[in-house]
Amino acid sequence: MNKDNQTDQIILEAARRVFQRSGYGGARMQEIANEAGINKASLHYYYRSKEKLFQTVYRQDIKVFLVPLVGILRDPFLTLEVRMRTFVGSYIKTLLKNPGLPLFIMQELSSNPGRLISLVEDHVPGVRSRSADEEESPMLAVFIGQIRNGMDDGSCNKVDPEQFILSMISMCVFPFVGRPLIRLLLKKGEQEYRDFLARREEEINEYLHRILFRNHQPIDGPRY
Amino acid sequence: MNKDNQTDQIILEAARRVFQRSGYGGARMQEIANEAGINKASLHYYYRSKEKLFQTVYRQDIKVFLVPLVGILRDPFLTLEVRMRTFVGSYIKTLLKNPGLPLFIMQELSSNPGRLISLVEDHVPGVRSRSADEEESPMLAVFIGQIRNGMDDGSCNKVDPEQFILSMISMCVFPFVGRPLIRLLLKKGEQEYRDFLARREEEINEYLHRILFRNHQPIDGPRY
DNA sequence: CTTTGGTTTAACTATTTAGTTTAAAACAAT
DNA sequence: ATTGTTTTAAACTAAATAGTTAAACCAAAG
Repeated sequence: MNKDNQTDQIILEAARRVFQRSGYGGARMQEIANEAGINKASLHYYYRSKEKLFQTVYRQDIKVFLVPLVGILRDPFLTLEVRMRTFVGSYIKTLLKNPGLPLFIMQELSSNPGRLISLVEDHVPGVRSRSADEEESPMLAVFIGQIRNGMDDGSCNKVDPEQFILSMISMCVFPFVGRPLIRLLLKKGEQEYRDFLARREEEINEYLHRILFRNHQPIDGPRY
Repeated sequence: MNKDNQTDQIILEAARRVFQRSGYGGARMQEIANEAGINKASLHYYYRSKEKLFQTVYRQDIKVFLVPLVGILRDPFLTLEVRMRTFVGSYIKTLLKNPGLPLFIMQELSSNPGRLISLVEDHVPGVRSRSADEEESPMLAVFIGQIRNGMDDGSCNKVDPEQFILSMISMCVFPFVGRPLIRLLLKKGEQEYRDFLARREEEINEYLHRILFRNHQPIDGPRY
């Protein structure tokens, strides 16, 4: 009986676009229906309510956004250098495919923390726990440990590990969050800005090396 | 006749909080009235419509957010090193006072670029112009020129100036945009995170020096 | 071809929300 | 006190929007 139906997927993608553009409060069910090319009643047929539809979308988006991030940050088998490279590379690529993701996630998390924190926790086990035997962010324990070791054995410059990690994340994510403003500032067209972001991966890696590694020799080459 | 009235200011601040929390679409006039401790009718007495109230708030916020940024970026009298220091210092301080600002601005800019680009341009003259005699972002021409000079005379390492400037902005702004998520990741309380951000200024300065200046010696000192 | 069950649609209802009206209270100046 | 103006509050209206219903549609099974 089941029509080989992608309708629910079409709806989900349409809803994602609209929610990302306008947020939960600003999104209209009618607009989502139009975007999906269906009737508004069908929307309620597939997803009981706006809230339900939103949660489905948001859950997926959190997963896409957070799972790779957290996975790489606390993978116990990566060296410090590879961890950084992998993080930057995988993150820029994820975000190039989903440019609207981070702003959307931050938006909703900020307007309704209570309702959504639990969703975050589903995908990032251990965010809440702060048990006595773990002195600090267990999420980042390995990463921070590697940086501390590097500072002790002289291979790393002095940094506050948390500030360093936050800087790494900032350099990757902010260009997407601040896209419209930065595009205005740099006077770049849509495609031009995409290229700019694609080139950004290696530039960030170079910066992070200059910050962290004592023996790193800044690359040379043709001036930009 | 005029009661020495702060009511319109109280309304404006209440509206700012609600708009920053929920965005234009998600904000409710009733909620703003409650937040200001007045009746909804008084809201319309002071500000004719939601749109009008929003524009007043948004205009001010863009000013607070952009004017110092742009001012420092293109001040013709600052040296490269002072420009960077001043930018980071003044920006972190501005944002500590208005933590919700950047997310709010990005949000609305993304959901309604057309309506707002013109507001941005009011405060940032020259954003639109791309005349033939200006080869690139005139907004950043001086800053970029200084970096190029530094690379030519050997005092600066090789960077893409635009990527470098974007990194500087990212490190300053993202910790505020991503606040809820980063707080979760670092497991910091509200006050703890504020302190963390206050310490961030000098850490960013150090990072930027390591990236850009050829002869910079990484500071030493007690491990974090 | 007709029954059956999921799917789609147009029209409808209920609720929320921006904005208005009106009248009373508060206030300032005389 | 008196008067005229500004401000406030409650109740109201109009519009927008989430959600429902019931009938039509359609594809597969009998």
